Amino acid sequence: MPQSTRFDPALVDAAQTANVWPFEEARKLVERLKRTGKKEALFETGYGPSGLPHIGTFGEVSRTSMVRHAFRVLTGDTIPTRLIAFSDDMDGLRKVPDNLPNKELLAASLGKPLTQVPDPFGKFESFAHHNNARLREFLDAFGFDYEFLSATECYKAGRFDKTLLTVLERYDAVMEIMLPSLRAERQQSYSPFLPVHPKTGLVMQVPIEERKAEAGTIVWRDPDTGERFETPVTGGHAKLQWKPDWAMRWVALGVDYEMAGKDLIDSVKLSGQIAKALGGLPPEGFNYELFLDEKGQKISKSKGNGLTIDEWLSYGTPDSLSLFMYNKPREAKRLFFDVIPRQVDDYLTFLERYQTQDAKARLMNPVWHLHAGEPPAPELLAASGGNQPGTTISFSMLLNLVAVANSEEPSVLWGFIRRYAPGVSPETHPRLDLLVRGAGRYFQDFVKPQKTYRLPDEVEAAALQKLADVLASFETGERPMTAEAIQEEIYNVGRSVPRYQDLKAKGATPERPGVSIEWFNAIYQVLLGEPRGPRFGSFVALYGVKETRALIRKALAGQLVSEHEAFLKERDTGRAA
RNA sequence: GGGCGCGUAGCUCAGUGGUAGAGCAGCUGACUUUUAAUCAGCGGGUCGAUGGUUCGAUCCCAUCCGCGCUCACCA
Repeated sequence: MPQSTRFDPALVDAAQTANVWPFEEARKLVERLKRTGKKEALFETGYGPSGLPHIGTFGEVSRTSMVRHAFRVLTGDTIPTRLIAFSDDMDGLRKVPDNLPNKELLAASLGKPLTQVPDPFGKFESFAHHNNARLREFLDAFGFDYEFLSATECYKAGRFDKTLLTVLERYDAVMEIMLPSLRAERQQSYSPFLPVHPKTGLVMQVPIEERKAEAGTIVWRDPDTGERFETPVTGGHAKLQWKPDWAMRWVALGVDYEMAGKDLIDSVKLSGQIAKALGGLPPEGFNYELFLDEKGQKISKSKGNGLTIDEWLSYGTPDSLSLFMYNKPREAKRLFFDVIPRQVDDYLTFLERYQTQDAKARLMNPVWHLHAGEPPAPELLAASGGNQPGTTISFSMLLNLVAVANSEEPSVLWGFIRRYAPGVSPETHPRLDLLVRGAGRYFQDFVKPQKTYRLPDEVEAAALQKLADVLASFETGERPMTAEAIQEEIYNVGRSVPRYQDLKAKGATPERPGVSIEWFNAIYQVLLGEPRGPRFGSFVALYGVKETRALIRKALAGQLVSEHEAFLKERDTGRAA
């Protein structure tokens, strides 16, 4: 993400009326700064370090970054912007995540601030430090421009002290906002302050017995021992309950923009009211929709449904994932493997179209937002011999190619691509190489498992053997190996087998019968494990005569069936583990 | 119950205050032999319903119907 860009005045002008959501959001922010007179725009995204960064984290940061960039263009980059990635790492550990090692270690620290919980991986100062580091690695890997802030550090360094004292002063106002949102029994025990126990180090959820505004302390009682404590609300000796915490943070840091998921609508509202009660102005923002899994159910980390970022990136490009995040943030969208090919292809189409668009249209083009105003040039392929301008090779085309090649090997696929466009390579087209690899994995994971090989019966076996023998004549080089010639031989073999003779075919005569579709179906089912397949002559030409004969040999020996069974079995055990 | 979103071709979805679009599926044809792919062509929609604003509404507003998500314990 470029740090400074000189924006074309025409672009800035067009931005004022561009009606895509990042600009609409940014305009709210422009209005806000006009009102407050603030000289800087501060964006925040929040993060709970009891888990690892996930696809929702990516969505929030990338969307916020899009608004930020739109804001910079809108204001001609005259107002500095910052993005804070805030880790709520002083929160108490509530339960032991079950996907981690050293569970006993974690269990012994239940209730302690996450920065006081030992790192189950033994590498960092604490569990929170570990997860914070992972968060930063993650954000850095995508090149986001942000500043990391730790709640623990902010609390301890006194960065929140002034506002914490205001919360103490205006305790009643805060309670008045919070209480109606709570159930009767919770109302009895609720306190916006959570003191850290001076002896056990636990984050205490206890009623406050006394407040001393001048001293800046709260008085509370240990429910187990009955011992009374007086704790400063400042200096990291206490933290705030979630909603007041959020409000306090907005006020203390001066946050101007923060978006949140739809599930947090009520929380945003309450925190906003608290922020006002503290004399602040709640940030601008909007509520984005949550993602759904393949069945339309909400994605939850505990259920493990939906997709992880790594899963997406093993098939589609980072850009395609960004596009998914850009599209319709207010709609509940299915986030599943089968949406990837389309996102990839849409991205490629937008990228190609961008080249010929004017400023106004470019601002409405997603790729402009994904790449902070500087989308890369598309990677075009010019077909050999043609004088056509190059075209983008699409993911769906690559998937077809993979199926035809019957191989997920990138080198094999590149061989096919060179047939279309000589001279291209992973070096000249690195992003296409990503697509090639993704398509290969997609084949491996989604296409290949769907295959169902079957054994040939006697007639089929004889016909296939005959085909293999005929193909041998191509192997010796005595005949040119063209797709057409091979296709012709395939037909001839089929024609010689009574089962596959079709007298009703167009142009068929008793002397020269047509060939039934059953012949081809047998080939596909036995050799490729598919109900349908590519034009087989073309397939053999691409795949190789020698290789095809080997394929037939294996089919006749029953190896294709057994190998595929082994593949499925290994895959299933791999999954269970 | 509160909040939000969605409803456009068989399916998945674009889209705009001025005669409705794409991909896939379907159908027809071509590629001097039928499948895949490709190419060419075709058909197909009361734009959920009703009312309002407007010269004109699929689009804006209101109401309703249907579907879905979410919150109401914790973060």
